Amino acid sequence: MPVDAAQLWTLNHRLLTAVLDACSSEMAELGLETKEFFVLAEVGASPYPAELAATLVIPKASVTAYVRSLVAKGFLRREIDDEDLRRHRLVLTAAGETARDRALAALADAFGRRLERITPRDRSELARILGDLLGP
Amino acid sequence: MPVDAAQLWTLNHRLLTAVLDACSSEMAELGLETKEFFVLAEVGASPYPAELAATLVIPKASVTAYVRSLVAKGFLRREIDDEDLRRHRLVLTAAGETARDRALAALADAFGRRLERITPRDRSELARILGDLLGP
DNA sequence: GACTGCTAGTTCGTTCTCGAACTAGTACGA
DNA sequence: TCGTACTAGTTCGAGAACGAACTAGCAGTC
Repeated sequence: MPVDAAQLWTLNHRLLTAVLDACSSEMAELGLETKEFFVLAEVGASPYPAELAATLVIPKASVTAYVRSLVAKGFLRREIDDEDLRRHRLVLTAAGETARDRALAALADAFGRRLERITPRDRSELARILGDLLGP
Repeated sequence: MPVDAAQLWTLNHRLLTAVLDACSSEMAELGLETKEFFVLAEVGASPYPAELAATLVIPKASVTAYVRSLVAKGFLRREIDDEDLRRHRLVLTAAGETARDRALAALADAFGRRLERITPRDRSELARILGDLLGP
């Protein structure tokens, strides 16, 4: 392989960490911890705690904690799922949607500043390649 | 911008998380916690705790904890820097080098399995684009 | 309907994390 | 050479993270 995978991974990890660090203060102003933000951003696509734990690769117990905090802050609401009484369907409140959108904007802005360093063509190349890496 | 930066970032983050999760058990077998591994892998390039904290974007107090653990396991050694008596120059032991190399191999393997999904050309494209994103 | 085995989500208690305060050493100007 | 201001690394204590054990509900078998 012409490319050292570990090095590539580490490079990428550092990039993501730096970007996240750059917008963590803005998230804090919105009343969001970093990990909570991930939950908030994903709740639309994966509305059940077990699903969130699986897609975000975090323990169930941690999801419980983040959801508890997000509910306390009024960003999220738990609803009982009539299909399966064990499940808690998680619903974004209006405040939750606002916070999520602002946090996503902050992230997009922080990452966007990095992306400006590369050409639009490279940006779409990157998107395509990452999509292939995550796809089936 | 034709590409949604936040989405791209999230995609990438999920990829890295999944890969790390896939090789965390192998790291555990080597006696390495994930965070400790990052320190171990970087110690060659950034041999001082303050430097590690800066490049890895983690708090100094955490570096202290990881280094303490790595020293206790015999992977790392602290040496006083004659140039500046405040600094602790960190040196890999033979065991530390072995553990680092094996952990890097495990990471390369886990990420490599993903990278196999894309063409060699895309792999080097990815490396170049990520390099541009992190560079000056 | 009772039994077995599964999954959803929470709780508990230990372990990890890290901001703030601290000690020790450096750098430099007066 | 003292004083002030800075940086390196550690310690401490409070809060966060999470594995294991738990409760509640589902699903299939008898």
